Amino acid sequence: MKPNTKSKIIIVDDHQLFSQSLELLIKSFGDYDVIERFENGKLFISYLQENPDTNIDLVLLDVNMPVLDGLSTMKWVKENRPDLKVIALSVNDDEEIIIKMITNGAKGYLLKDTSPEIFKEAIECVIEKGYYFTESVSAMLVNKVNSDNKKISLKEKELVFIKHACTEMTYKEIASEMCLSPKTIDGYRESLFDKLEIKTRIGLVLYAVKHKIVFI
Amino acid sequence: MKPNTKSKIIIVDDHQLFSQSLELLIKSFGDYDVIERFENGKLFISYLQENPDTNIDLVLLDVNMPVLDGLSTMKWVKENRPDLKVIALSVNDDEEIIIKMITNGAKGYLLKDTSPEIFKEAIECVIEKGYYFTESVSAMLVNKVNSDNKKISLKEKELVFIKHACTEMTYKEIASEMCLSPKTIDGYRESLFDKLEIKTRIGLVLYAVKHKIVFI
DNA sequence: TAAAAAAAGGGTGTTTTTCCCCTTGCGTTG
DNA sequence: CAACGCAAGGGGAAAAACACCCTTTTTTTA
Repeated sequence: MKPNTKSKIIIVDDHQLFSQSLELLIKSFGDYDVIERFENGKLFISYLQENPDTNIDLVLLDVNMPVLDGLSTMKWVKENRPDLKVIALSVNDDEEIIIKMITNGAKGYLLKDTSPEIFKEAIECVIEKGYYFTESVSAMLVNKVNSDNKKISLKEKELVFIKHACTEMTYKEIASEMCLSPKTIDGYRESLFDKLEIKTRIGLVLYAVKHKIVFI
Repeated sequence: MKPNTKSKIIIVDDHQLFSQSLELLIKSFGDYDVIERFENGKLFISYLQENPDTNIDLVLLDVNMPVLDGLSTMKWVKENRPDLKVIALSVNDDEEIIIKMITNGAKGYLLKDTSPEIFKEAIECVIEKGYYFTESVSAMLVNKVNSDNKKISLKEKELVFIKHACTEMTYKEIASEMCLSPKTIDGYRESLFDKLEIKTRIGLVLYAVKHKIVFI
């Protein structure tokens, strides 16, 4: 790090209390400047597009945001600004999303209950070495890479069908809603029951809720 | 406020980054001191029990915490320290929980995406006037008080039945599981369909998930 | 471009769900 | 005491869900 230049950090988080407070905390470390704060991914991306040449040492990106969430933002960054170093911040330790953020280029993943000391260490580490992963996140990564190749991928039509199945409509009504023959719907149903290892529409609803295909 | 005494504030929040950062923000306002911070309700209550005579002007209480959550903590405070002024902090605006926090004595309810200006205003207001509610929260209160007297109360057996209905068991299997005749189960089903204004078992599952009768 | 795979649809039959109307027994309450 | 409510159980039938096996058409891909 050059002696007279503080590292430039950007915060993207919709919780203003957190975001503004965090800025104070970061500044209190002494070595860093928070040059911008944004309330969602969309505003952040707009800024990047309008200021492509600004030097940015680190981005702190919240995962759960309105308008454009952390994951979508991360995907954009991976496509358009892979040079940016991003640490994902989140309150939840949902494996799924952690894996996704990291495979989309996040250089670190911190929970918001991290202590300021670890936080400082993570910032330093990412800026200097390019990455920072806690043991638990590393373990998770190894675990996932080894076992989880059986990711069930559902097609768009199947997802639409599942959403409809999570209502009180009958299959016949769903068919008419989706402009398909009831027989086709029956085919979707059958293949999904098979794929998801379920036996009833109830099982389908439970699956959909658990995997956040529908929101209740 | 006495000229030489800053108001004493306690923060209860499991997110250390947030909590420590928030302390900096509050101190930056100038009029307040954060005298303690706790990671969950249990630690906070222990402190109150061991230091019953400490002067506390305001408590900032996170709703979502491990060990002992905001609501349980609020209930304890209502019982044991109703003199304390508490502002609830949360990321979500779930009506249910807002109402519950307020009916348990919270003097304010702020979302974490509140701006620091509003936040400061809320702190001042609660310390001086004893309460602070945003328009949306007030509207919610009025709305709830007026309409929501038709709270559907379910009996124990019905709850057990609903839980079983949220599996792939058939009604016949549920009946045998609950040691009841299938016809009795059919009675439960029918009366619930009636009470909950639903038409299918799918509707029952959705209701159960929405109202947290089952956890997925 | 031919083979393979997937999407859409069909036929038929079984099981489950849903609905309506009924009986019995037991406790509460007017 | 009679009336009422209600939990438990029941019959029977229509509708919906589920299962299995099949054909045709389109899309992929080797």
